[in-house]
Amino acid sequence: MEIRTRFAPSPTGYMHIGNLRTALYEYLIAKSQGGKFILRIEDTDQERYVEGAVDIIYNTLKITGLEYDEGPDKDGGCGPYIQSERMKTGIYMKYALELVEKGEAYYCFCTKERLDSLKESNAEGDAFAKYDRHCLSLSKEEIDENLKSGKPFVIRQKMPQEGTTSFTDAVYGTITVENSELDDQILIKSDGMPTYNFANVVDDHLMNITHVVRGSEYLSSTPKYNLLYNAFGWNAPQYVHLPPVMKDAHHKLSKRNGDASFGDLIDKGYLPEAVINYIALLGWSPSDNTEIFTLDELKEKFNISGLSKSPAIFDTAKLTWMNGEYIKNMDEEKYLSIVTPRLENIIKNKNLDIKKIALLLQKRLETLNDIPSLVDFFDELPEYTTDLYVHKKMKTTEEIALSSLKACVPVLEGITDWKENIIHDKLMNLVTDLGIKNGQLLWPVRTALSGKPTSPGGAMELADILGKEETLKRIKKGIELLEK
RNA sequence: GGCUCGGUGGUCAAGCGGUUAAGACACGGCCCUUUCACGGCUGUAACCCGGGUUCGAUUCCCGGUCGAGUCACCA
Repeated sequence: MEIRTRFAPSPTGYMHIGNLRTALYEYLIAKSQGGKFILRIEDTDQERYVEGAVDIIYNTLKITGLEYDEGPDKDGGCGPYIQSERMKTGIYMKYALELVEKGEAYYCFCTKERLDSLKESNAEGDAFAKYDRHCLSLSKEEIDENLKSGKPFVIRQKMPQEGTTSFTDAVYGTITVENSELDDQILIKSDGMPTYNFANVVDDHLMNITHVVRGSEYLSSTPKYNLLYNAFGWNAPQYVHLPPVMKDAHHKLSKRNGDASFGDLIDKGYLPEAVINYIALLGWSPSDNTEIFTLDELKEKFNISGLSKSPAIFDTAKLTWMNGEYIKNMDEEKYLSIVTPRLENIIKNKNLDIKKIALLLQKRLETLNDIPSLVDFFDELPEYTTDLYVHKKMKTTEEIALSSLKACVPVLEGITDWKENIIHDKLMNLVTDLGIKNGQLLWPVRTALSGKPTSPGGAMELADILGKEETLKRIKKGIELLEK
């Protein structure tokens, strides 16, 4: 049988990290078995509708490479793939009425006020607030009359009162609950829209979904789903519940608390492929213990048995490390295509060789947003104090720095062919002539050229990029500062 | 509170009755070196608690504890 999974997000306006991870696993479960991955937009809650939210979903799936086989713009014959569109076909009401017919569901005309007072009277006791089945005993005539008079209604699922219901989850194993714990949940809301729980079951069945993958917060409502499948006489899918992605030991990662969404991470300079790689590892691990892999490699490695039951805390430090790995290992062409435009935006001096600067940065970047602070000195030498010239390990003092800088001025002025290897040879010769250590010359030069305690690249590399004129200007500036 | 599910270093995470309890991130040290970074080496640090079962429990069972989820006309 063909494996079919679906990603069923609600358009809320951003892509939550936990949801993205769910989508990833759904994609992998299907694709590791040659199956199909389907996108279905769940927008039955009209109050939460956000303009443009659907585009964020499309865009995220696109740039992460989670390509779906069927969805709003790719019909596989099970569409429409947007629930509000599906609604118009009347399927949810049709199936709900089928259940009413079978005696597995019933009309309920109770008012909001009555339900509220029911809850209040139950609030402090041990008994939890279950619907009291007031409308279950309504006669056929009473129901017809209510319907005819246009009284608002909902349709409720009739739960068994005795026995237990169990299901086996691929991650959590077999879970059993007492049927008496189950509330007669609403299937069709008074606005005629199906509830999430109901639409989900109907759609998953109609779309032949074989594996339902979702957060563990649905674990406790899954028995109700199974009862629904039974009521219809349908086969329930394989359930795969996922532990939550946490921000810390006590709180789930959530955009509402200001935690980063996928879009935020991209804005912070993380690469989509690094984010995917990292979140794949939050709650799953491969049997071979590797950590860095492409989406294609993930498809090969992925196995449900590697999923974990316990929550995982999102660790930005590790994501940052991983992002750095991706940048370091990127091939030059791709790297330059990403970094060059950013550098061109930052660096104003158009005489500088952007490509050389970019390449200098590759081993030092962890996120793309590290770029500005790393290259700011190229355009303009920052203000600095001469204590920067003192470096214990380089055995360099301000006095040594001064004499070294003075000594290299004529050497550099004498270079006609300003190339890194030539600069290198000349300076190294000077080191030999002066009988000092490499660092005693090179550290002061690097400092004079950057005006910063650290810089991407050393003396020769910076001199090469800055050019002869600017290099000498900055060295003379250094001499001037040191002479004060 | 009821029900459900979890608990291996600070974090992610191997482990499936016998191991010196992997590995990665972070952190410390050392080396390389013209700074930082990169790279290499290395160090600190863990099985929630109590009972069983067993020749032997991190692994199995029971209880406790801590934590999370759920108990909506939200998904």
